[in-house]
Amino acid sequence: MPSSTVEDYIKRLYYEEQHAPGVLVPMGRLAEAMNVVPGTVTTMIKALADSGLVNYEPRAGVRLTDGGRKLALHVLRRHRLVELFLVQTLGFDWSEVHDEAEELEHAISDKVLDKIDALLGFPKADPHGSPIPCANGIIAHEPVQPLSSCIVGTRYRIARVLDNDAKFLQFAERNGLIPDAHITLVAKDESADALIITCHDRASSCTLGGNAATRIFVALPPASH
Amino acid sequence: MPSSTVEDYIKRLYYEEQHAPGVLVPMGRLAEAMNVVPGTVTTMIKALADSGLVNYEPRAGVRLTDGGRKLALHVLRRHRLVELFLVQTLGFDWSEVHDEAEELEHAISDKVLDKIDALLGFPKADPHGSPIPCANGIIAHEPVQPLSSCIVGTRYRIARVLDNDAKFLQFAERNGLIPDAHITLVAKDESADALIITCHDRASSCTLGGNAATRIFVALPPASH
DNA sequence: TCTTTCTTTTTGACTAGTCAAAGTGCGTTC
DNA sequence: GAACGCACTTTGACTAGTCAAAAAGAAAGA
Repeated sequence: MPSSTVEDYIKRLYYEEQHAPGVLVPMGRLAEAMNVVPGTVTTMIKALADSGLVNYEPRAGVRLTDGGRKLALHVLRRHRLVELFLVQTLGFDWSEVHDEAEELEHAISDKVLDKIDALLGFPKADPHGSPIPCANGIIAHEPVQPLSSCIVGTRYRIARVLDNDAKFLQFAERNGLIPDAHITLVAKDESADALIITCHDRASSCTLGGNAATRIFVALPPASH
Repeated sequence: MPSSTVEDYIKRLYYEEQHAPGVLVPMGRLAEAMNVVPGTVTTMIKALADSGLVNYEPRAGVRLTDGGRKLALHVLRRHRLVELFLVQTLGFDWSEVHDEAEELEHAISDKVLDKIDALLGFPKADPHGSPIPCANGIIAHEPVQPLSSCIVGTRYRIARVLDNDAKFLQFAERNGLIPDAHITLVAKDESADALIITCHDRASSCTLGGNAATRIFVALPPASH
């Protein structure tokens, strides 16, 4: 059974690969993400390569193997089911659950996970809109784009809000920026690095910095035919 | 924050102290209980003594300090709340939850613990009848005796069934030997090391070996005035 | 091509936890 | 009171994970 350290590396690697598909993940990138010095990553990656979870190309970078990707999705499944469980069953706020899930995802057995899955009605997404991988490792990939790359005037549906910043999640919730909310990008001020968006459910608008806008992912709403 | 290894040693030490009050716990006893060699225990106990969790008397044994006892009760609180949660909320069988809780007790934050406590209605005991310590470290000590030391003919209430043997718990449940069940010790055959008991709720009786009888703790039923 | 710079790897060391095996203390027995 | 036996402690070694700092590649500039 992989240690929680191994699971964390693999999970991070999956994340990095998602955000830069097709290229090897450089060691420095991973070191920064994992908050360790580069030498530690080199050592660790060599061990992961030995256990068949990654392909390691010295001085070039690292890539998950199929086995590594499968493990990553399993960890992600635990993380996201736990997050939803904390919100739905235990009444946590969606801004609090990421850190809690970060611990619990390593301690939960498949048996407990299945029970939670059933209790929640086999959900498809976590509280932030991130898809929950199936037990067999299949994950839905909805075509989404960051709010920062959206077109002024178009109506969108919020698909996901990244979960790693509690303060931002609290702001988002206050302003109705939650998954499945419908919004329109009203204005985009490149020089001020600001976006103004309207939230249709509450007929209010709010202003977002460019950085915050990269944390919200939107999709086109279903065609109203 | 104490590691889960430290928590396991402290928890075990608490358990040993409960089963032999007033005397120092010998290192060999602890080594056997923790499934490590004696040398490992010596090393570990010295470290625990340095962090003020135990009093260590070389070649005599070890005893929890007040701080150690507080930690033990905190771990026990997590363990027992998790067990009850697994049974009550997730629908586990009471025979399965001990091993699951053994992992989860180290990963659960106080925040999650409080939510679980509230969800379950601030319960007083886990599914096996063991008292759940309060957050402030107070634990109810009901006067109980092992079934093995009971008097033939007297009516008792089952207070606790020890939780560490799944097979035995399944047997106990099948025979109605669960907390708050009322039973009478019908016969005691010392030479055969067997006890025959009647379970009042189901008007059936069953036979128990002497060893099994030490796993069931009973109290006198409330006076029927 | 040579040199500088940046990233990556290597090396040596450290903590937590563990074991195997040798060494030590202490009570019992003769 | 010397010797035995047992419990306990010490020592050296090992794994996992980490850091600091030195060494090595690779790429880019002069």
